[in-house]
Amino acid sequence: MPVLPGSFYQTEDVLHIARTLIGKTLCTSFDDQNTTGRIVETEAYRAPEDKASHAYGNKRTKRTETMFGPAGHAYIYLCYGIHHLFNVVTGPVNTAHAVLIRAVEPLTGLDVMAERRNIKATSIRLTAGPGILTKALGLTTKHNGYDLTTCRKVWIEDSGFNVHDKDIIKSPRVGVDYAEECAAWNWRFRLRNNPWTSKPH
DNA sequence: CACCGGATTGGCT
DNA sequence: GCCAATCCGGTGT
Repeated sequence: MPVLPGSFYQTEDVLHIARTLIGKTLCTSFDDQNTTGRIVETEAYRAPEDKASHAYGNKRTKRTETMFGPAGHAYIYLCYGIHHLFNVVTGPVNTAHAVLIRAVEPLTGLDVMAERRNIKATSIRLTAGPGILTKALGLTTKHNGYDLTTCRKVWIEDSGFNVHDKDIIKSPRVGVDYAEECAAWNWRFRLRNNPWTSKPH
């Protein structure tokens, strides 16, 4: 299955990219342990005008610098001191757009995921949330900045899984109440009737 | 250098 | 439904 190329991530329209990533396959390969999952939930973050973005107002800090870099690289940060959250950088260099991957449907390597999560491989909670999918796939902040278009450890594939527009649910993003008027924007995308999307449903 | 709080999760009431 | 966990980035002294 073809790896998504840089051109996929380079457009200015981060909302379209977040929508189009639904149905693609997120893959990791660490120490010969391979895991893949179908992306079923995303959120778009679009600096400078988006108050929910870490880069709101084009604020450049050590943490946000990755988002100002090339499209197709991973932006991974630690949330609540516990959870590693995985994003894909999009748009031109110096444009801090990103898509947060909020949930995947596990496809292969479920035994590896279960071991990393310390739960049963049959659990519906294996990868249904932004903090737990990274744990299942072995992603941490040490992979921040990885180039998803060339590196052999983390990448996204087009598996040919087609998603019709009527099967995309748009809603406000989760956990961004602090973002004032931006909190109401329908920048969360979910695959309808898929049990692996995160709460709240 | 001290303080504040978060793009979450899971356990307990 | 409520809340602790846990740490570091960001901010201001």
